[in-house]
Amino acid sequence: MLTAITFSAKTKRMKKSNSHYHHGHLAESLLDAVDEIATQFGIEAVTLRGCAKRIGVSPASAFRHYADKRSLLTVFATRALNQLADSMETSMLQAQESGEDALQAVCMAYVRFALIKPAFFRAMWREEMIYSGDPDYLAATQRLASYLQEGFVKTIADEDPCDFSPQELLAWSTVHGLACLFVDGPVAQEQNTEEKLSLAKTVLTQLTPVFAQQRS
Amino acid sequence: MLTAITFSAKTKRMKKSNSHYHHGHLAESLLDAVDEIATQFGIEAVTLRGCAKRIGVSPASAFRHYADKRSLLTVFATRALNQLADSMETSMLQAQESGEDALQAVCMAYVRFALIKPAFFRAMWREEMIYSGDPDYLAATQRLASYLQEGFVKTIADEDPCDFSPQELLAWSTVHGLACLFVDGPVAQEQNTEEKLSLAKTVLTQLTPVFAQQRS
DNA sequence: GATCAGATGTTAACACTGTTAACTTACAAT
DNA sequence: ATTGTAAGTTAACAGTGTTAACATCTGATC
Repeated sequence: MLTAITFSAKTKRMKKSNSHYHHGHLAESLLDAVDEIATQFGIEAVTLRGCAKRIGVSPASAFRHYADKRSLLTVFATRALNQLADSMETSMLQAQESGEDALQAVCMAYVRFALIKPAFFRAMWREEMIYSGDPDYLAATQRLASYLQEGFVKTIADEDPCDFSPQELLAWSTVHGLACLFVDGPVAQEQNTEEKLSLAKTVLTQLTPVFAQQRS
Repeated sequence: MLTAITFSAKTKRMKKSNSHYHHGHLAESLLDAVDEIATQFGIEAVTLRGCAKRIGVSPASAFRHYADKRSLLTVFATRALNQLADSMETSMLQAQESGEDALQAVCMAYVRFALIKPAFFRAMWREEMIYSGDPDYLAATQRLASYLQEGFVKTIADEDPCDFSPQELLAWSTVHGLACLFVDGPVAQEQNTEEKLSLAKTVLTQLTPVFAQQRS
């Protein structure tokens, strides 16, 4: 009886002004759901039905906002890329204020993000799970690259932002390789985040002589 | 009628000495099927049922040889790792014979493998798709690392083969980052394999001054 | 303010996936 | 020859992405 009452009340509310039929922010909420599930259980555990259930919405509703699962993951990867770029920007500005090495700071921010949010970092580069030709995705990768290019002299061959000088590519490769090996590889597995970061710093410091002659 | 005849003949053959009931090399054949499907359609397209169908065997038969899909992919990743290690070894020996830079040769072999067999390279490091704690898998990664460690002075802290000196880690990171950015990233996408390889060589050459002081 | 189109959600179904249990066949050692 | 075991089959299970057909809400228009 009590359940019947609450149910009728619920039904009444449903049909009144406070109806929940339309969620309102489903596209964003789905991204948040991917966020949470990926953080807790990894990217491979992300499921459209699981995301929908978490939000309290039917499985098919996702397709009103995303063409398919891959599109959702593409937007998620783009979001993650921009989060990484944000923290790189912050680190860069902080370093510039305090007169530290900006390039080093940006590189460390890259590795730190991968260590703190491994599922996000993986999602960014999972070519077969996203539409890597998506304009927004590509723009986000370029933004990321632009922070790594800061501090390098711009050469003539460097005017296309898609293109990288050997020095820039060395920086990106090293930092990206470190992040990948820490996250998915067999390197320093028994060490904690702080130890990995100081190891990363040691590795990156070796590059300073290479970059010294090329800095602006 | 004709179909009936051929069918009965088939049935007869089945029941005679030439029975195909037992495949014989199913474990290996499944690996080959993963190989082919991954090469053609990518790792994400690899399916137990698809592999079984390609071999002409029932879907469930795979579970007599592998505990689950992840186990199969773990063995496949291990196999891929050893293929990469093989080609690194070959390149190293060739360089040593002709008096070239062995480390450079090993690094280039690493990148070349990733470019030629991207699906294999991806499978090696897909943490969430394999059992990365598997002993054989770990042994294969160590073998791989050992070729990158060749040519470096062994320090005291270096006696544990699991551990890497900063120089060794720099080499691995750079080469791994290059490979990943080429395969899954937005770097040099419009360029062909040869161009990418020469770009890789340019990047790696920058490291020689760093390593010069530390070589054996 | 009622009407009506379009955006947004639901339900029910589809084919496909990994996985298991129960059964069958072939081989190999006694 | 018998028989136990390894290696295959079939049939089912729950869970996945995706779609079509339907329902509901919102907001612009008369």
